[in-house]
Amino acid sequence: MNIPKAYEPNKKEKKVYKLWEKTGYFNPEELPDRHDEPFSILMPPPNANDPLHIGHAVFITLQDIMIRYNRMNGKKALWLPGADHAGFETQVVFERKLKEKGKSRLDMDRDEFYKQVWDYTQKNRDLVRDQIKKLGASCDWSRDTFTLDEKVVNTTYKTFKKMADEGLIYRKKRLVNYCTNHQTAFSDLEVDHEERKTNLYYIKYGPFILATTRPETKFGDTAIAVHPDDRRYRKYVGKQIKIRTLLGEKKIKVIADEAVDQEFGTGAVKVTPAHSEVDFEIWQRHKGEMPEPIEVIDKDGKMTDAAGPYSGMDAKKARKKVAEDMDEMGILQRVDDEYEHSMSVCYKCGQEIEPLLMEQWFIDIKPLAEPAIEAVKNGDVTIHPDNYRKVYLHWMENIKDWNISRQNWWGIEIPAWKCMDCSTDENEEWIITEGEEPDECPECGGDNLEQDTDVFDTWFSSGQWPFATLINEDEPELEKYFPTSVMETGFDILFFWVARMIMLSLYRTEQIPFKDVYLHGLVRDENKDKMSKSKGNVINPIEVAEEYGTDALRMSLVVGNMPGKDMTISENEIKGYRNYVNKIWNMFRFLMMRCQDYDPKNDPKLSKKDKELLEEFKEKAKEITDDLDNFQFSHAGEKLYHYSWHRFADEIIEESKDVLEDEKKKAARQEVLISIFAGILKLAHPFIPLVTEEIYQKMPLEDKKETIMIEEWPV
RNA sequence: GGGCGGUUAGCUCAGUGGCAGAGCAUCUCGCUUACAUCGAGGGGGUCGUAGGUUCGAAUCCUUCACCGCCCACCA
Repeated sequence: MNIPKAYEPNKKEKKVYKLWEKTGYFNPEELPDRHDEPFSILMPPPNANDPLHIGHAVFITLQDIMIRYNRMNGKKALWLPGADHAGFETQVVFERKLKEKGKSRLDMDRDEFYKQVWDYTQKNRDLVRDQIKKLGASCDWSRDTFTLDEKVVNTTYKTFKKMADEGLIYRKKRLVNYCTNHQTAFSDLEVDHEERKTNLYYIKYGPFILATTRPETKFGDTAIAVHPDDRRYRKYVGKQIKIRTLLGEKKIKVIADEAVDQEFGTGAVKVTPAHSEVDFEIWQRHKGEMPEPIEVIDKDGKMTDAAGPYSGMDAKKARKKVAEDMDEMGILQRVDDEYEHSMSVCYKCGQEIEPLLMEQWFIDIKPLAEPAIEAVKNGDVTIHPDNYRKVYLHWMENIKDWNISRQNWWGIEIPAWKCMDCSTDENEEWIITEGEEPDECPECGGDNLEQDTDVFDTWFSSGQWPFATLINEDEPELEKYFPTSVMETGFDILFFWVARMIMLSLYRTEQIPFKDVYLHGLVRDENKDKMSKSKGNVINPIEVAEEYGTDALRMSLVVGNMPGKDMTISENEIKGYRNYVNKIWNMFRFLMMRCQDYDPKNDPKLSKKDKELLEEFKEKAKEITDDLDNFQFSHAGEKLYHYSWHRFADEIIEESKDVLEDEKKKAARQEVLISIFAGILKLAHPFIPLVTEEIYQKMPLEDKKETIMIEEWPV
């Protein structure tokens, strides 16, 4: 056998992956008999709008380790891959590409836009699939699922209908987080908070001086609020007072509400329910005393007719103009231009979020949250690392209703139809179905129905991923993989995704979606900076895998990657693991050179020392197994690295060189070395699957399997 | 405003009551027929601060400082 001195991953990796695919063992139903107990992981579907980044490589590696380890332990291991249509995210990416070509989605109709985005995501999906293969992932491609596949969409419709029937869905005109740039509403989670410096204007309101950061919204003021205990203003509470405004004289009511901070500004605040969350809540509490909210800004961020002469003006420009005009009129007392406060901004473009009153679909979330809190409290679902359990519970216990409608074109359309005949301004008549268009309105029998133009928040459908993929009539055999064993994902989507999956699973199936949640951190560069294209510090996992080998990349993503913590990675580190993989290769090369006369069928008598070496390996293997069982992947990888290199190669092999010269002891020692090395290959296989398979195929072993993938775990 | 995490060797981090560890980097020596993508050996830390508990503290308790993150309706 002519074995090259250095391992050349590029020449071997593709071939090895093809071998695996040929065996069919990625599909758990094809596994040999000893595999019975199911073990399942759902791959968090990568967005089908961009190639993979290093973060994907992290979760692919960790999940592949779990899958391969459990498969070798005789479990029916299912790793179900997928791709995410990623609604709003993809729409933004695609629109950016259109813009680069000087186009816009408004140049085409909605169907045409949808079709173009569909084609775009399918192309990306193929690319991403190849990249996942390049990373050595042993997932079951026969079950590859797209988040817009029929079964997923149907499941989403069914859930929505069930919720609507049970009164958990409501449509209300409520204040929502709106981005006038992206022209859509967001849930609270998609809003970032930033400390920014703004002007704080002090405005005369009759006998009051009120502080506000947004003078342009004053046309929407419907009350003045003070704290009920504030002695300064007690005499005004409940009274109408006369104020001078840019639109002439006006009467406005003074109300008392606990939300007002006596210490802030002058202790009195204008109430603008149509454009401020706090003010909206004040209005909810004082409906009888106040007029209906007045909307002064529209969806395009322009002033409405309610703003009189400012109508049509951009709200930001109006802010300045209104302030100037008020100053001229003498009702602007002063301006504090050093005022720093936290404001809501769009997580995508950073533009100020405009709270607007809009009709949207909401989920009454408390009834869903309660069982999901219980499931984590009682240990049905375990979160690793443990400190995220507290973070989860805190969020869940303070959860607010979820706005699931988005004003986008790319996504699952909401299966709700409005009857135009019997809907009035006060009362809209909506018909919700499981997707099919209704023939007539059940109320009035009319057929003048219009479907809602909104789509679902992507997280509403992806929150149903576990049961949408594993429970359906067409593939009943898949049900044994639900609930899944582990959900491995980034801590940044604990609320977005993990929490929603737990809630929606319990709601629809009365079962938890997964038993363990393992959260990994963010990958940063060697200076601990976030990787970003604009900084130019990104490490492209595919390029690195091509240069140093997939196994080296995987090793570098595991060792030093502690649960729930950010990790750093550098090219130098990857190079180090390339050396390690090469070291393994050379252990193999050494053994083959010195064991040419080795016959696995022989049964030589082992010396005491030989037995000790075997025993020592067993102990180390046990430690590594314990680490894997406890989600300590970094420790497991490090122990493997250390034992195989610095114990097995540096010491055991070195000591054995003399023994192998001794004809009497030689056969026994060959047996021991090959046996331990085969054990190392098995232990290492989940971490560095490609090189271990390549070597395994060439090893002289008894009862050799088709692939090391289905070898028995050596503990 | 509330919460969480971190602070250990030059760097990245393990270590949660019993003699301070790993990898990388560095220095010295060695091209010995598995591997120079290697081997042998060395240097390097008052474990953020101040106090407490203990026979014994990087580890438990308290204080402070600095860094990072998450949540939150101060106009």
